[in-house]
Amino acid sequence: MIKELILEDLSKIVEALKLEDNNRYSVEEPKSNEHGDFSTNIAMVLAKLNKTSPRELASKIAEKLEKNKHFSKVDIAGPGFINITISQALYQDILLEIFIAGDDFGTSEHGDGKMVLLEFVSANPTGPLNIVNARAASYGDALCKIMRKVGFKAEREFYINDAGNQVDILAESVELRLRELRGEDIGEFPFEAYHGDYVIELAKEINSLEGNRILLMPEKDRLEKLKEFSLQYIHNLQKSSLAKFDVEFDNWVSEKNLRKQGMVEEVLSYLAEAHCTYEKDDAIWFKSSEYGDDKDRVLLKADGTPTYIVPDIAYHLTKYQRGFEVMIDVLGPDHHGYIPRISAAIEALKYDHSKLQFIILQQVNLFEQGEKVKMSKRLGKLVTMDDLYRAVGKDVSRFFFLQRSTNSHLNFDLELATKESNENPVYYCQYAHARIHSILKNAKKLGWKPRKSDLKSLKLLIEPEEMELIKKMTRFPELLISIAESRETHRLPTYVMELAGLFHKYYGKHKVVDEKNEALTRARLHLIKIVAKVLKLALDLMGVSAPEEMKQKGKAGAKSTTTRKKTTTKASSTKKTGTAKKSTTTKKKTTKK
RNA sequence: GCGCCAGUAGCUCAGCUGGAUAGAGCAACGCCCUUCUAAGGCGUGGGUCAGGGGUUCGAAUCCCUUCUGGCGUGCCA
Repeated sequence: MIKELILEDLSKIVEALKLEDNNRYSVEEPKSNEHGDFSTNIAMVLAKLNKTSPRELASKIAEKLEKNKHFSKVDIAGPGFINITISQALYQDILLEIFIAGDDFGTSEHGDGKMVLLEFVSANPTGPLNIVNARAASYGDALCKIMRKVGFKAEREFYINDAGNQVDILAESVELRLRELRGEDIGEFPFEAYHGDYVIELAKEINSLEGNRILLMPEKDRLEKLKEFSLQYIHNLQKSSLAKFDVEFDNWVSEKNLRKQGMVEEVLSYLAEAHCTYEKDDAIWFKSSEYGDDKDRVLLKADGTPTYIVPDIAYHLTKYQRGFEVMIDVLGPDHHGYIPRISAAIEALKYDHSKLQFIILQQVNLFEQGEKVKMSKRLGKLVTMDDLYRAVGKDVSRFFFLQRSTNSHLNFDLELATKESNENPVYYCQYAHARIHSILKNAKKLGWKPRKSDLKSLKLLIEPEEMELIKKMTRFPELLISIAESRETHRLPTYVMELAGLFHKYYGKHKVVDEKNEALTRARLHLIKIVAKVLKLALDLMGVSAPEEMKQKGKAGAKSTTTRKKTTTKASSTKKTGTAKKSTTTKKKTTKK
């Protein structure tokens, strides 16, 4: 909001000074406070074009900028940066605006009601959701919330691959377990079958409900029945895992239904009409290499059944047919070979493939006792979303997943996450929120009630730490827009950490409630209340709760014992460890040199 | 072989469209609870931004190249 103001000023100045313009200058927030609140490189960018030196041009521009009453200081520094310090009055005004906006702070019309479809998780219905699915769920849900906040009409969708080969194998696996359960000798459990314990649980469930009724059916009916039952069971399982993470989907799309509706045949004939199929080795191929894929792909196998690509193409066509203008597929790392195939088909069918975007979430490496855990769904060796939930809970998991950028691998040490849950940055953020509410509660006890006239007292906020807080909050709306556009949700946790940090710092330095100075107290209470609001808005978007009070240390984590060092130990013991450690560190230093 | 992603502090990772002395959390060390929750604050130490070229006023960021790691490259999904 302030940036625009400065840019506006600059363009007026460029005009007034009759400068040649290439529109390549920008306004940024310098890292260091010594360089003001905002800085612009305009003089450096335009100097050459206007045949002058950067510093000379800077002084001309600065002179004009100084006339703006919102700027309290305009400096020239370094090679020609112009550093601008914003007046306290402007910050105070903005704080008031944020207060008035309330829950709508950060809400915008940026997306212009554009219809967006976010497809994520879409796990095979053959087992429980794993840790990568958990990452996808956290990411997709947060992105959806953020996009909605900035004016997109976004929907969350889960595509269920409930047809095809792997579902047959699931049914067969269940049947074997069921027979085993009923005392039959099934020999060695086949390698290709699903080995996870959930298959046994599933068989138990069937056994208790149906006994051996299903096993007595003719083979075709039997497998159909087992399939149906298993799919429903696992669907519910997955849904409940997602529910624990507070992730809900707007649409569940079934592959089986698409097939029933004849979409497979439709896609095949569309592609044939577009002259991009041919027959080879008894199979039907798609000339995907003509549309940017590495090689051609089989659509219909020699045995006459379609490969997975066909229903997938059909599914993506429905996205277009349903009128979405932006379609985002969130995929796992093992699926990036999938992108050119689907894009090729979309292009071949003359749809605008630029509307379809792919986000690849990189893998999650699990570490247990310092060793990487190999995950394999077939062998049932995988850490599930539920395991993660039990170990660290929803808030920590979601925060943790969102913190990383999508294309960076994520090393997740389960033990560490469990053991050190008290040390997790999520508590740092939540604590800031809880602390504020604690102060507010305390103030209430002292008889403070918000009054309309308080808003005038905001002028009393003049401390640098107060300005820092306001400044950080002003960035929130533009941040959300930028996240929605870049799909980089990891910038939100970073922001929350920063805002929480600024608050903690403020808390340490200034006392909010001062009974001797009522006006200032009222102003500060307002300030922190607004900070709490922004923290909560941001945490809500991430799906992380913003508690009003923190549970006592040691009770917060999954395990009751806290690893935090005992801060209460006084003099003697700390001194001892202190000196002991000191000697080791000095040793280290000397050996280093 | 080809394609995608990554390589930044001891560890896990940020670093927005190239910007001024490279940051956070954790770990280490030293201070700070007679003051609103110490799950906090202040301070110290810790870096050849994988290596090498290039582009320019200016590069962790852009281009080329080498090395290392992960993944993909099925008539599996």
